Amino acid sequence: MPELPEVETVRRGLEPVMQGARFERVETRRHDLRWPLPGDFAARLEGQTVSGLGRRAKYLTVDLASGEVLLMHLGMSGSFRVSHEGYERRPGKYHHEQPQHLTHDHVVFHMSNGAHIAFNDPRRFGCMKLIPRGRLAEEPLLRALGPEPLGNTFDAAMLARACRAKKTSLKAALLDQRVVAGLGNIYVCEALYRARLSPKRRASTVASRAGAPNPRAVALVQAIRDVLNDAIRAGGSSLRDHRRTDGELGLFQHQFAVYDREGERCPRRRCHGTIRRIVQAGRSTFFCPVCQR
DNA sequence: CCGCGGGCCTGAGAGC
DNA sequence: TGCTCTCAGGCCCGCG
Repeated sequence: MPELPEVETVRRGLEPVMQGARFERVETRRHDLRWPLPGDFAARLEGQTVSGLGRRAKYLTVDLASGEVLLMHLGMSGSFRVSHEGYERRPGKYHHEQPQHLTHDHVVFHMSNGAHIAFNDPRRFGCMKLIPRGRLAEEPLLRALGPEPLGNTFDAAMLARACRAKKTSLKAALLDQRVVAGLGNIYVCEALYRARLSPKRRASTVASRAGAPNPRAVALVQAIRDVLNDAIRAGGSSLRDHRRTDGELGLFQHQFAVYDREGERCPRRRCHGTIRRIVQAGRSTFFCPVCQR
């Protein structure tokens, strides 16, 4: 499910209910997420106070007063739901739902301020991990991540450098979290569309030549930033699983120009192209073959 | 080192 | 209604 805008939406939803609160009780209803939760997972959290919430690429970080960090990833289908009325009486995803929506609530945080925060993840590709703050830099899951696309260090020169030696397509390069961290299939397609660049183009063609800045890299960086900011403003994209922490839908799917729009007219003014779907590196790519070159 | 394909899981939707 | 098949916002790992 979630790419950077969805994870950031979740972070913003969790922050007001977690920051300053204490984990009173932690329920681990299933231990077999992407990696098994450690046996002492709940015990290490209980009693801890949350000093802040952060995000690195598609990872959420919960800073604990103890100096440990709770690192969480939503995988493909993970979501968090906050309730104040008590966990068991929390409404289901759909009105007709009986308490089976509990089936995929694998971890529940009962906070000292009365908030109940349930992590739901049908496909169990998500993960949670506790790491001492001092060892965050060497954490294997974070270690190889490239720059934050909305951060100050990410610019055309950096993107150009990261793509220089790449033999793959531009699409595959942007999905590579070492090049830039936080994009997934939707936002790569949308950013390439906005930058008018073909997903099939070799990644190395956005690299600089003879030290001169490459206008393609400049456009791409701007397109990436714009699409991510627009998506965050809309609360992310809700296709299947993504919800805001209050259960409301994200709305950015209504602004897709190409993603999941195979066969439709290209929305760009005066472009008469038709959106195509191709498969690259095993994933669907949507693009306009006329205006994306 | 790099790039690719498989695999991890469940559920939704299409087609028969 | 029900079965089978394909596909899905991600990412680790092993192979060549």
